[in-house]
Amino acid sequence: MLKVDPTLIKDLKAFSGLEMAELELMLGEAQSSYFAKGDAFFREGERATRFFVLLDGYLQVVRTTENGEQVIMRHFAPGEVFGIAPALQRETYPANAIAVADCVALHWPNKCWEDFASRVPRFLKNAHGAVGERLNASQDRIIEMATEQVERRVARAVVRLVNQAGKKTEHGIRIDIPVSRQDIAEMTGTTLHTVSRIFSAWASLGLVEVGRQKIEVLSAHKLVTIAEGH
Amino acid sequence: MLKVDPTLIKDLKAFSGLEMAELELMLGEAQSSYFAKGDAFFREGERATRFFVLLDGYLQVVRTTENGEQVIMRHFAPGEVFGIAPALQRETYPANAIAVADCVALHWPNKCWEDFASRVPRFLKNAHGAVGERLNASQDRIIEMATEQVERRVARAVVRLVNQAGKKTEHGIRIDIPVSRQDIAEMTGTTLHTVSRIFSAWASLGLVEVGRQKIEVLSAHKLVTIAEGH
DNA sequence: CGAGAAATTGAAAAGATTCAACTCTCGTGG
DNA sequence: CCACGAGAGTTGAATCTTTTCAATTTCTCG
Repeated sequence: MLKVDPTLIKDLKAFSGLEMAELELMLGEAQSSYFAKGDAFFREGERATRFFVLLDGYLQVVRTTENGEQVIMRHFAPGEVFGIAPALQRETYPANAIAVADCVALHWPNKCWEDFASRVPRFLKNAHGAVGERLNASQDRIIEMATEQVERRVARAVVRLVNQAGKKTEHGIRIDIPVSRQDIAEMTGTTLHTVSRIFSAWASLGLVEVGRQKIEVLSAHKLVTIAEGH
Repeated sequence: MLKVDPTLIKDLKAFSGLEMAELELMLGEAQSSYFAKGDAFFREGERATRFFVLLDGYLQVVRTTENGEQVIMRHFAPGEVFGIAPALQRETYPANAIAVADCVALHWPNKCWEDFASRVPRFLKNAHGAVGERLNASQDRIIEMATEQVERRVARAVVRLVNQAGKKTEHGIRIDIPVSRQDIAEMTGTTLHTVSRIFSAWASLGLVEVGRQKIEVLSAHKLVTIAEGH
């Protein structure tokens, strides 16, 4: 349980447009927790009791099929709300939320949701906006899976990772979280073998530099060309 | 513009749990319109000005890719809200909504949304619940596309159609809207040829009876077996 | 009855997966 | 400090699924 100052969080997406007084009200009810890499914020099917805002770190939302395959649904960066079952009238969490880097998150018991509905309406609006974006992103991904072949899907996944977790380096942009071939496969609906082959091909074109759980993009432009197919 | 009686709509999903007075209030602000088969309720990217509840008929939500391919995102049956951009802080409609049978829908200008927030809160809750279900359905479909092969995806699509538009017949269940091989292909991310081959195979197993834009399921049980893989 | 849309089907080709063997990297513990 | 073992990655070959191309056929509506 850490102390959090309103000025530190006022620019986060989840809190955008909130008054200082509203932030303080929300912080007054909040708990903040540390989650080590690999920890679960919550698990699929678990009774939803709280909702979260990620302050620092990085997390994955993952669903598992009956036969044990994993599908990475999306990633969250600092500033995003997640686990907002009450916004959707849900009783349970729909997926596993796993820290892929050490994380700090604020969270509130669900009863605060109704509270904030009247006292911090802007927060709810932001959250509903986030839901809309996610629904849209899901649909984009369905279209992608339905119409694009694997190399392009992989390129898009890498572009998204670069946008969400890219750090400039000497020669390009490095993805600042450990991502394995298997992870990319679970993000794109393919196998780690196919991802490995694609990466090898890209590397020999000088497009990326890859290593153990490491991806560095040397030519973002060419990668986008593959992703978007111009 | 048709007159609509509150008792006719009180059992629809979108209005579940509403008081008679609330229904009357909503109907007072509503307009009802007829949409012929093939008409668009709204189009992708269009400025969102109103939200809808389908009273009768059947509609498809379709998105088109840059290179002209269509993907059928979902179908709506009577009783469902759609085009609820204000619930998601959206300015535009995210997709095309096309009547696949003659339809009647209620609709309201967006400004009513804020109104209903305070005066018919239950309606908003229902709508948010619907959004949650749709987000979930989208994610299920992503998983399906990522992990299942075509035959199973087609089987699932047919099962969904049966659930949403199935009519009992002498020997089985007929899908009560015209659905072409191409339509199934756009629902499952494959080609009409592959769908045709799958249907032919199923037909020769006595599982379905298919024809021009016609699907009749003779053994729902076996179809579910293919869909779920038990 | 004719025209056009919808559907079927074979054959070839492409794309991706599966299987299997092997290599590399990194952290740990002797 | 080095060796070793496990996890991560690579790559060839065979195989499988699905698509693509092309030629026909069937159906339905006007």
